[in-house]
Order: sequence, then C-alpha cells, then structure tokens
Amino acid sequence: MALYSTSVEYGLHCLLPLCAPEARASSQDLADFQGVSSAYVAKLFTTLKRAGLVVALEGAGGGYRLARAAADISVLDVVQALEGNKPLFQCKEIRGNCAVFGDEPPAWANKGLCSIHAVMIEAEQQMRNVLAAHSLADLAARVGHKAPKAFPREVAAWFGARKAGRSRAARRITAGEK
Amino acid sequence: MALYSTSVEYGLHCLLPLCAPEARASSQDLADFQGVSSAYVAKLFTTLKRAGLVVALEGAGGGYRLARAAADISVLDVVQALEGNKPLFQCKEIRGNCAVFGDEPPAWANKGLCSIHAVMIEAEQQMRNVLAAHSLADLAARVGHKAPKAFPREVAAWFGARKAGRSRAARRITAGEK
DNA sequence: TTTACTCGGACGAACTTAGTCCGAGTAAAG
DNA sequence: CTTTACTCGGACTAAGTTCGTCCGAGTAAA
Repeated sequence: MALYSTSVEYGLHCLLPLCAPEARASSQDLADFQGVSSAYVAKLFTTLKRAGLVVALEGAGGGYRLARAAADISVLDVVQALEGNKPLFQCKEIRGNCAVFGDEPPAWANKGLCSIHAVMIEAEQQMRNVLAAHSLADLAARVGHKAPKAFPREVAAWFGARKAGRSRAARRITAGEK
Repeated sequence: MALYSTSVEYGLHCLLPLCAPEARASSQDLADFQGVSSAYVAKLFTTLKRAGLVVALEGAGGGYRLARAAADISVLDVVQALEGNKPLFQCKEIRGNCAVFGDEPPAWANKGLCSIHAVMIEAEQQMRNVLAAHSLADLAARVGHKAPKAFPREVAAWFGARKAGRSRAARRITAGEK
C-alpha cells in the first residue's frame, strides 16, 4: 500500500509523548493513548530499543524513555530502526548479464556505478536528507504549536491517571465497569 | 529487501534497448538479452502497456516499441507504472484517535496536514524530483557513453540474429543443439 | 512475600511479490 | 487460402514480508 509500512507511523506517533521532559510510559499506555494495537506497539518498541533509540525500565511502573535528547533523534533514525535500513533500490548488476557479452562481461560494462542504480541512489539521498533534517523535537514542537496551551497538561494528566488507575485500590473501584 | 521491487529494475533495463531509433523487440528477446526471467518480463510489459508507455505489435515478428520518444519517458513514469504510484507513507490520521479527545476530536487536531505526514510528503517530493529529472534517453546515453563505439552495432546485430534465428529454416539447422 | 505490571520473543493469518503456465489472436510463410 | 508458430494477455502458484496476537520471564512496587 505504501513504501513505508505502518510500523513507521505507529512508532513515530508513539514516540512523540516521550519527548516531554522526564517523560516515561509503558508501550501499553502509549498505544492506548494513540488508539492503536498495543501488542503491536510493544513489539515495535523492542525494535526501537535494540536500535538504541529508547531505553526500557522494567518492572511495575516501568516503561520506556528516550535514550537521548529528542532533538538528537531524527525521523530518519526511527525509519531506519523500524524498516531495517532498506535501500530504495537493490541493484542486481544485471548489466553484466547482457547476452552479447557471452560468459565474461568486458571490463567497461561493470565500470563505475550502474546508471540506473546511480539515479536511484541520488533520489534516495535526497529523500534521506529531508528525513534526517527533522527531529522528534521538531515534530513535537509543531503539534504543540497547533494545540491549545492547556494540552500538554491534559496529556500529562492522562498518563498520570493511567498509572494511578492501575493501582490495586483503583482497580477494585472500577472493577464493575467494562 | 528494498523499497522498490525487482520489477523496476527489470523494467528499466529491458526498456533501454528500445531507446534505439526504430527499435522493436519481443518481451522474450528483451529478457534473454538482459538475462532475466522471460515470463516475468512478459507480465511487466503488459503493465507498461496499460500505463501507456509502450505499444504492443501483435503476431509473429511483433513485439513492443516505446509509445513516445525516449526523452519523454522519465524514470518516475516507469516506477509509477510498475509500482502502482504508491505513496512513501500512508497517513491513517492517528492524531484524531488521541485518548484525551474522547469520542470527537477537537477541530484543531485535524487542522492542516499531520506533522509526520508533512515531513514524509516533503521527502517523497524530493525523491520524485530526481526520478522525474532523468529520462530513458538519458540513461541510454549514459551507457552508450561508457561502451565502445561498436557496441550499438553489436546489439542491433544480436536482435537481428535473434529474429532470423527463429525462422523455420534456421530452426531446423540448430535443432541438434541444446 | 506476594502481587501484577512490564518487557521480550514465539507464533499465526493476510497480503504482496516473484515467477510459471497456458490460451487467444495475428502476422507471416508456404 | 491454409497453415504455422510467434506474439501478447491473463489466470494460477509458491515464497517471503508485514501486521497483529499471545504467552512466558523478570522485576519494581505493595
């Protein structure tokens, strides 16, 4: 359906709440906050951890936080972590197969870069430049710019309530609800 | 393995011999010339035809030729024909799901473009600009620049021999070969 | 000491891609 | 005019990837 899979979208959206100072949240809460599959987000975050973008805090009340400043994590970092640093185009050196060459292609055929490959590499580089130029902090700032002043407070409150709501006492109170 | 599938590579390589003036060749010959699966190339060319990049000449001695000048067919045209004009990123408007919004997201949430989507669109546009800037004629010229002077002649000879080699008389002569 | 919340990896279904095969139509050969 | 066989064109199959689910291991908190 698209060149980049859903994981990039989920990953980026779920990383944004972690850009707030001192932010820490479980993958479960991040997924519920964004309204996406929690089990799947959990898997994505193990990948993000392996890539060194987040660190995991285990045990009850744990979760994830960014491994470094949000300004130092680019969109490209996240994409490469989740999509596995795939090239735009994988050249199989077809030019060497040309039937007129016979068994052994002449030296000039494989000299330098395949012309098609060169175009693709240039396109990929341009694309990467854009992705590398935007950091998570940029993205977070841009949504913060659109939102009303009170929004960050509401978000913090939601995550706080979530954590409190999982305490044993609170659990008993809301046990009757669906 | 890569964002663009093998079909782009096969398609572009097999289109190059058609850039020569008056060139026409069957998908079978084009595939054999490049040393790739002929049945698969045949399928790709039906797609290229549907996209209006080549025209089919039916019957014996038929084949394909470019639908317009090689200089007027960009790499982007070929990519879009074979990959189906996929976007780099498909935004599912996750921002509207945010849990603090409740059932109905506020107006500001969906105002303008999603920030993540905006970055992706910019990256995609840069990539497309590069692909659109290179035509099949450019590619053909670049390989022609590397190759020795005699190469185009040899290629034409190969295709000519191929066509002649399929006549009944010639068939009988080479019947003993594998 | 117990609880239950967290990560972490194993597992399964649906979709896309790469590749094959055979039938319909048509230009050329006889 | 008849036959030939070469061409496109689409239906079919196998393999790999992605999206998503589920359950077990470990650990901070109660």
